[in-house]
Amino acid sequence: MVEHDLNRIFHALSDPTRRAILDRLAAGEATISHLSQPFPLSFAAVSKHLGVLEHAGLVMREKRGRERVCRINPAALEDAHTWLEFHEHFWTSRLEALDALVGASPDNLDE
Amino acid sequence: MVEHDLNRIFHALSDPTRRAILDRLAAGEATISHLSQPFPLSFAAVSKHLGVLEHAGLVMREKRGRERVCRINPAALEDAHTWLEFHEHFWTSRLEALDALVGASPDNLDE
DNA sequence: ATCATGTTCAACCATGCAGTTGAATATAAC
DNA sequence: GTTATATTCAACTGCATGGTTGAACATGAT
Repeated sequence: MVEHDLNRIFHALSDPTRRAILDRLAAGEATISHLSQPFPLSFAAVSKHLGVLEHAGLVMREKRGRERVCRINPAALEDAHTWLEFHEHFWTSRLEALDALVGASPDNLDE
Repeated sequence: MVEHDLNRIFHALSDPTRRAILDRLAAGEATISHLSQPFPLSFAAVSKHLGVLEHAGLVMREKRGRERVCRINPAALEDAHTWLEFHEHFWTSRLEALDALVGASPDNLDE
């Protein structure tokens, strides 16, 4: 897993339309026109979003006849998942250690 | 957890500088000038990055004297983590079900 | 061959973002 | 009060992004 992979994956996931597309693809493969249907967007816009998702490795497009079928690639999520899981645990244990050290309640920094 | 929270969190995580800042903050709280030191960036740039991180709920800034001390907030990661974990499991089991149905190997869609 | 369909590509526009610099603000030190 | 320090704010630049539209391309249908 390299730096720019995470950049692309997190960036791809930061857009609600793209997350909705992923949700939709989780129900099974679909063509682009089929995918763009529920969105108030042009066809080309959805195609671009799919480009972003594909570039991040989250979906795969297969040319089948004159249409292009998209399917999800869960493996790419693992990179992001691994990063998050590690950091969440790491940060939490770090902070707990600090709290124990200081003997302060964890919320004394809220504004 | 709401839509725009995820937008902000994923967007905040999509930048390598911001992830590096988070990594650094995991080692303990730090002031902004201290944080900006290792980066080839202006002070203001790092301050902006911290603004993004704060807006996403990932860090908290506390005014302490004339300096501003930043500390990490692991709780905000949970939203993203939850999203990812759910989808990863969901997608994977979905695809395994489809593969079993079709009886095809999982990589017959690679280009 | 022609036509319709699914998709991409290119050009364009508006907006947002990462970066800069310099001025402004707040607080500590003298 | 003056000066130095830590930070923000505002204005600006350059570039990426998300959106549009219309032309181009590939393929299936007639």
